[in-house]
Amino acid sequence: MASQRTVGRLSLYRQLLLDQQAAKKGNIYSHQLAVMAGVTPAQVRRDLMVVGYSGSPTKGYDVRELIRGIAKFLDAPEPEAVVLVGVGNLGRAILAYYAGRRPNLKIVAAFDNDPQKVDRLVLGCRCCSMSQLDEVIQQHQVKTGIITVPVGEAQAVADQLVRAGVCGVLNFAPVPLWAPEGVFVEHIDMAVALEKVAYFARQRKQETVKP
Amino acid sequence: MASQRTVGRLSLYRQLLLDQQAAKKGNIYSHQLAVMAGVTPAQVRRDLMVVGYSGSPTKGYDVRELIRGIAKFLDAPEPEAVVLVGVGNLGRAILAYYAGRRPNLKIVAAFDNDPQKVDRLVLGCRCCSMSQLDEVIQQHQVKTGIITVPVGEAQAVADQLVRAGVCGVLNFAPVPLWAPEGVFVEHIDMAVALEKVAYFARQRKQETVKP
DNA sequence: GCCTGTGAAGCTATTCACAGCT
DNA sequence: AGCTGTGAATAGCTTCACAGGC
Repeated sequence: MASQRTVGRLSLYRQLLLDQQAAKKGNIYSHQLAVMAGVTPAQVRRDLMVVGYSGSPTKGYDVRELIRGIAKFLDAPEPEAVVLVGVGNLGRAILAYYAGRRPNLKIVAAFDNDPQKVDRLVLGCRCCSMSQLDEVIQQHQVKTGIITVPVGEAQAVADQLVRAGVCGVLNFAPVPLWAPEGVFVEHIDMAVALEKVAYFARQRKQETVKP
Repeated sequence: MASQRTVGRLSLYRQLLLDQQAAKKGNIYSHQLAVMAGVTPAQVRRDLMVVGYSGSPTKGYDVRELIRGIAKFLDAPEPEAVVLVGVGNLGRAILAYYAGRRPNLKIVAAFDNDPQKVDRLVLGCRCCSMSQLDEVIQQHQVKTGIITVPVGEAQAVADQLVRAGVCGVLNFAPVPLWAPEGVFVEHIDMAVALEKVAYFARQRKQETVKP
């Protein structure tokens, strides 16, 4: 199985390749893709080893074929349904962000307890009450959930998702979640991210001041 | 200098410690902090080596002192100003998210080109026109910028930020940004994150089905 | 010549394991 | 007994460097 880093980069490569395809580029070299992705050419070639599609030394990679190869590796055979829980600012931002982006991964419903939101369409996505969560997950065989609820509710929501059958969670709440073995949790903590950037910005500034 | 991972975790530890402090906990052991953060105790102790505050074998770490130690390591001596560019859904989400969260890192202004938004208060943050960007950055000595503009504008915005003196960028646009040496760029790509989670969710599911 | 694919080397991050302390 | 701090070992990731191909 491929490493987490590799899978993330493959997803990025595909996006870049789709842009290139839209720009009518027919083939591409590892060093070109590397520049776009901000990595080394060796990294690109190493990552592509897992997808099992080989380029040619003369033409590099065929853009269309490489996209197809990555898709075969990354995507499920059938389109998958995803749910989002927590229709606050961040939830709405993510709905807007994903709307019609990846046909293979569709947010089929959003959940919130606010009666003002329930049973409305939010950015093209149906907003349901939390009580319908299990039903929707089972109906659509949902394996992946996005959590954008306030910090205090995040763990309970994660538990509910897992109980209903979800085995991948993308958590935006600023708290690490516990989940049983066999459930993959990705935590994106924006507060942490900002502090990290601020810290390294400061280091760089001092570095550049030195000489 | 500490590694990127370590800095990220220190930020997380601090948040968890602040929660513990609010719960009146006076001291804490590495294994307790480890459970909360979802890492190993050895990892916690190794990370804490860089902050230069030592716990005691009997009492573990003094919560208040450890928070102080991490702050001394992570934070600038004076509060720092941050700017956000792109007041769309995601920009608003982030403004809401950070509002009054970390007094040491304050988003002093948000920027957008939409005349509808300019000169208004968005979630307690002043929204300015892009033409004022340089002025605000110089006035507040801003070193860190958050980019939440659409993909097509992200690179131009990054260039403008860097030219004005920013040396740390937190990029939420779904495209890797180029920046000169000495500028730290953190890229959070939510589309990639979701595809990654979906991929590993699928693997886990298959794993658990096997035996 | 300049590309790909890949074994081997190098580097970074994490974990082990234990001395030292109370 | 059970903790911390840390050298040493391990695991994981990235880059080097080169054979093989056109």
